[in-house]
Formats: sequence, C-alpha cells, structure tokens
Amino acid sequence: MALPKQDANFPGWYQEVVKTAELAEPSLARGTMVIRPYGYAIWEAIQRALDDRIKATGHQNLYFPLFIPYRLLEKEAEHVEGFAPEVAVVTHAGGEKLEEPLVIRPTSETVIWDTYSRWIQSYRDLPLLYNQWANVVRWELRPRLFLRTTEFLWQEGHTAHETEKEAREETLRILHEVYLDAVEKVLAIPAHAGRKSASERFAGAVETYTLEALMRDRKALQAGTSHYLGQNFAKAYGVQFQNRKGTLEHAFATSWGVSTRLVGAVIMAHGDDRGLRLPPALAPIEVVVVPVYRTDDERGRVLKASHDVARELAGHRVRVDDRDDVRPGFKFNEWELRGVPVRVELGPRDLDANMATVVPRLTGTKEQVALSELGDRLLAVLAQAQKGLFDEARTFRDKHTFRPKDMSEMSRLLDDPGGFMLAGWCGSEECEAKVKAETKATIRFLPLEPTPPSGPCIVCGQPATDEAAWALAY
RNA sequence: CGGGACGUAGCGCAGCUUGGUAGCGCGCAGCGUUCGGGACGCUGAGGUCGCGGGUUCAAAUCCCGCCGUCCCGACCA
Repeated sequence: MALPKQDANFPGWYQEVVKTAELAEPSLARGTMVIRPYGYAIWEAIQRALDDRIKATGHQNLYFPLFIPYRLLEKEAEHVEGFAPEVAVVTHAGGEKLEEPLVIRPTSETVIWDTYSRWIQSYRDLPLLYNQWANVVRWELRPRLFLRTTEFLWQEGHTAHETEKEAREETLRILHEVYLDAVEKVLAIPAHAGRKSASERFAGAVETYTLEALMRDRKALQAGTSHYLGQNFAKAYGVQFQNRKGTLEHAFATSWGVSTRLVGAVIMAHGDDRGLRLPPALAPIEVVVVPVYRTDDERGRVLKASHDVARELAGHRVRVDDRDDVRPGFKFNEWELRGVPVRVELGPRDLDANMATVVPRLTGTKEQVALSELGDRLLAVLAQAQKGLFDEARTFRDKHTFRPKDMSEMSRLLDDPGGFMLAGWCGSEECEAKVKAETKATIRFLPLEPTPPSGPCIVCGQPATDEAAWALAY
C-alpha cells in the first residue's frame, strides 16, 4: 500500500490516504460515501470544536426537516436559480406520484424562513440565533470523497436580526470567533478570512464571507462561509416584525455553514508522503503505544509497562496496540499512515534501561526517553505537534503567495508552483471572467473591507478597487 | 450535454488482436516458522467474465443492441 508521491499525483495520493487510512470509501449511490469510524471520529472532533464555539457565541441548536415542498424553494428568485440545477426531487412516495414534489434540502434557508415568519412578530422576538447539524444533498457533477459529495454532513446557522448593523456583525462574528478560531486552533490550518466577489456569492446573499486555505498541492480550498442575507429572505417569506417605533419592518438575516469538507481540508493541508498527519486537538488517537516482544514473558512485562504509560496520560487519548497478529513494523507504518501524532515503542531493550522510544510523527526521529520523564516529554511533543503543523502550513502558504506583474506571469505562476496570486482588480465581472478563461483561476477572496491596492487592475489597467486573491481551487 | 476511456474474484489488473471451457498481485482462511520499520513457506476458499441477443461444434475473446462507471469541460460547502 505504498502511497503515490504527493507532487506527482496529488489526487491519487489523496484517494489512497482516504481509503487506506480507513477514513471513508465511495458508496453505491453516485457521489455518496460511507464514512468509516476513524474518519467519523475526526469529524466528531471538528463538530465539537465548532459546536462549543457556536454555543459560546449565544446560539442554540434545533432541527428542521429534510424535505422541502418545491413551492417554498421558488419564493426567493435568486436562490432557486442558484440551487435548482443541483437539487434532488422526490416525485413518488407511498406507492404513488406525489401531488407536489418534495426537494431534499440543498440548504435550509427556505424552510427555516418560512417557519420564522410564524415565530417573529415583534422586535422583542429578535434576534433568533439558531443552528442545526444536518445532512444536505446537492447533485454535484464531480464528486470527490469529503471535498464534494452528493450528500454531506454540515452545520448551518440561520439567524434573524432587528437591524442591518447587528446582522452584519453576526456574520463577521461567526467568521472570526467560530470558524477562523476553530480552523486555526483546532485543525491547525492557517486561513484567510475574506469577502467573495459578486459572482462567487451565495445564491440570495448580499455579502458572502469566506475562509480560504491553501492545500499542499497549492490549490485553494474554501473552508467555510458566512453570509449576510439582508432582507431578501424576509421579504420572500413574509417575515415582518413591529419595530420599536411601531412600524412594520422586514427582519435581517444571516446564514453560515461548514461541512465534512473540513475533514478533506485536514488531509490535504497536513498530509505528507507517509500519509496523514493529524493535529493532536483533532486526532482520535493522540499517542499510540506499540509494545515489542517475542516470548510470553516479554509480552506480559511489556504490556504492563505500556498500560502504565497510558494510565499516566489519563485525560489524553492513548491507545495500546496489543494486537498479536501483526508485527511491530506493520504497526509503525499503519499508525503513521493514520496520522497519530506520537508513537511510543516499548520493548525489552527499553525496559532493561528504564527507557522508552518516542517517535513524533512530524519529525519521524526516534529518541530515547527515561520512563520517569516520559509523561512530560509526551505532553511537550503533543504541544509541539499542534504548533508545528500550523507553522509549517503557514510557511508553506506564505512561500506560495505571489504578486504577479501581469496576466502572463500570473498564468505561469499558477501553472507552477501554484498558490495565491495577489493582484489589483477593478471590480468588473469582465476582468474576473477573463482571468478565469485564461488561467482557470477564480477570485478566492477580497479583503474584508474594500481596500484599493497600490497598483491598477491586472487585467484592464484601470484603477483597482480591491486587491484580489486569485487561485486554482477545489 | 460535448470529448475520451473502461466494465473479468473483496480490491488492482492480465487474458481478447489470432475463439478451445479463466489467470496474476494484494487481501482473506488453516498450519508452521517469524516478530525493534510494511515477514516468509506450504495448503486452501472465492468468479452469472456488466446485461440481452447473434455467429459458431465451441464465445471473456468475433458481431449487434442496451446498461453502468470513471476521466476532461460548465456547477459547487
């Protein structure tokens, strides 16, 4: 099960890691996947990180249904136009054709705002700060495990506010305090927080904010989005409230979501030629102890010592790999492939010297540590692993951030080595489309606030309104 | 939908040109030897050759039709 080299064949490398590390595998229905326990444990850790932050910012969880009557979807014109091509529709049920087809939610703005119309009467009912954990279905044309599957798991927040200011603040609070914080501190992936151009905006949004990260194949990945929806949905679904002055007004909306795609982001941002590398904050197993023995005597002695190590690290996720049917070398490789941050090898030689062999996944170098200092040393290695992955990814990203002088240079750099291209943009869709046509790159993000750069638009030479970050993307 | 390829054991593939009753690697089961970096030997289980039709004494192989999957383009968390 040798992995393809990352540089030579990144898609092959990715697929092989997802499969052999037992994260997930394709399933029967087109574009769907089965998430296996190890992959799901990573997702659960991501969920916990997000859910903690969502609640800490004052939100509550609730749940809306999977099925949405087609007519509800149609009420917001831009929204339906954006999603219609990729919704799955149920036309038959209970053995007959349905009078009205049901769509399987591609996102839940429509049902939720239809419901909010009954929940919101007065400014006293606001704000509504709700989130749901759910599955959604989007009929994507090019599915890829975790990154773009027909069905995926995610979290979607839907809030309603009294004022535009409050709603806009909410959009940015989620972006920073929930998404950026979790992605950088837990997933150890450095990300740019930015604004989407009009063409990349969510269908029905006034403003879309995004988190963009650079993967190891130097393509960008959108890791989360937060939308300010203005009053579009409130108007479409008749959500009005009586304000403090006694007059009727439409509520202001936000929505925001991140998905199982983040599991793919962790794989692609941190993986190396030996497989996965997981940040300890996310790793289902932080420390694996591999006992080495030959005879029954040695086995008993070494296993006892192994469990002592596990006990000393109470509160951390430690696994003693006591399988008798595979040899140590196999275990070393397997746990490296699955990204466990630290391995401890314990054999008769170690025990005779009152030592253990410690091997951090990041460095791969073996070090001898006295048993009496092992606990402290492991904690230090774990802390270093979390920081090391983040620092390495940030250095990598900065090294692959360029300021091309003109289109041909941008084109050349995108081709090799790839990365983010920062350049002036005049704000016109024509220029944006031209870059895409010539280089396949899209604008991944604009600065949070419009900030004219020093140079002109890289396409037309007119004065620029923003410094845009272009990249090839997933 | 436009362009290209492929469907043979759980997975990855060979066999097809030139028809003769299905094979390799990995994995799986049993036994033994091994065990500090992906072990080895022997034995064994496992296949409607995508589906339907045709040609032929005989079809995985040749012919016709259908179905499905994957890759490249437009979409996308």
